[in-house]
Amino acid sequence: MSLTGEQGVIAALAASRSVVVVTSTAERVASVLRENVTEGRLRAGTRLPEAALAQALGVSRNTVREALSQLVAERLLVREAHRGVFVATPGPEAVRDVYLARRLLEPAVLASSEGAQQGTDAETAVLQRLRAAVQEGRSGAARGDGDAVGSANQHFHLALVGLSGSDRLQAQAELLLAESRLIFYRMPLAQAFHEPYLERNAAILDLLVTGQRAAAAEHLTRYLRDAEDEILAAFDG
Amino acid sequence: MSLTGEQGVIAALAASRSVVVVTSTAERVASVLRENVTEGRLRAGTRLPEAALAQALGVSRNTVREALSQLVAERLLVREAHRGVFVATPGPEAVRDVYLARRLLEPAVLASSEGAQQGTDAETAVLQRLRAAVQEGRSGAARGDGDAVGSANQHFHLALVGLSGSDRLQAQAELLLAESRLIFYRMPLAQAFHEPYLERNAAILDLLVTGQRAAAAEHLTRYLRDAEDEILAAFDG
DNA sequence: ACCCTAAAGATTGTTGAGCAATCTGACAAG
DNA sequence: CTTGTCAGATTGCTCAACAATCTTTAGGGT
Repeated sequence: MSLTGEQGVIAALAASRSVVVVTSTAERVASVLRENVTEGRLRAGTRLPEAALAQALGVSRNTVREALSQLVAERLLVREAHRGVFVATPGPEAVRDVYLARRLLEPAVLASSEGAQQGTDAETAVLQRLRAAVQEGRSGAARGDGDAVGSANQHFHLALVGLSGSDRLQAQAELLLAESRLIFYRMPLAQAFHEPYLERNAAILDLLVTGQRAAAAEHLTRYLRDAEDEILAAFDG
Repeated sequence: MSLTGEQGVIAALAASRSVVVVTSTAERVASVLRENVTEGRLRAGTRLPEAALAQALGVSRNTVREALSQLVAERLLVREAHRGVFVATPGPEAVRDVYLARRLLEPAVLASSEGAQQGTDAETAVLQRLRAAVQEGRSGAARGDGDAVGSANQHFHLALVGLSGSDRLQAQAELLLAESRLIFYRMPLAQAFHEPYLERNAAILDLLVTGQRAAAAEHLTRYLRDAEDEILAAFDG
């Protein structure tokens, strides 16, 4: 006799297999390094010698190497042949490239979801995350916590891309935002920079919940263009 | 006295340094594997044992490992913990995700370049590449060479993304197209599949040169949607 | 002082061997 | 026909070593 009842359970278990994250050592090392870079504890331009990292983290040099390669692929680090890997130092060209990609990607996500899935579960979940990000930013600003404001901003944009419903675009957005972070750390006065965008996030969210997606996309485009201009100005000056 | 004449030479050498690709062994191994995957010589699902590859390519297992990790990051290969890496076997979900990303990225490139740089050097170079890709496809079809038609298609789409002028988007597009190739190889009758899109490429190019970018973007969106539908139908049947 | 050269020192790129953990497959037991 | 066990193979990771290359230092000449 077939166990019709248990078949469902088995299928559920098979699905959960992809959820159980079996992190390899290399991945964990990569995570540690990534966090230290995106949190600004490792300044731009810092050299990361393999031997020192291996000893500090208690893993072999080969494992460190694998982690470094991954972060180089993510553009957080830069490898110079026979010289070593360094924390990336995004210059004006990198700023332009990052924002070019973001201006293409983020508004397209908003516009393309036009009328697609209205009121879906996934959709409301995204809106929920957007609201939370706005709230997070406001409370951070109230506390005068510049880093928190910056983080809230990242969360807002990440949630936006979540509207696409694509893992791959989500991953891409994460890379772009991580690199954006590196850029922000190169500017003085991060708090003052991020704060004005807080209310623009709220405005975009408003346009979204009232179904004005095209308008939201346009607003976002201007937003990203303004941010780029402001950053580039800070770099030149 | 400073050697003004030689200074120029030195500067030229310094510039060419970024052109002289200093490929590490691991990168070369990755290239070989990537080519074998995207050219369809390694079928989807094939297992790639580290030891065998190391011996076949005459490099150490560690180097193979580094190359494999890179291709896993590119989604061409899949790693299963303690089981090995396999050539990716894109299922319907992967098809949907790839085409979702492509529908977002490629039309956005067309639309966003609206009125931006008209008649630039870079712009005409891109148009040149697009024309060449169309030509390449037609002659391939005339010869009855299905692979050539497929390659021409890839070149056309790559050139399209070149309109963005962003290295990073270009790289992203290359990954998407490589994965698209894996998908195509999973379908029978690649030639018959690609051929109808040849003339649609030409139509898009026409719209581009006559400045009708929005129309080109729309056409491309329908194009990609049709392709996705056709592929998914082939997968289910 | 200045510039060039050469030797010394340090780090990367790559190799090879080795071991524990884990997966696979076969075979025996219930 | 399911369950348990055990040998064999492969991965994940470590350690040690060496050539190639970059950096620094120390001179030597002018």
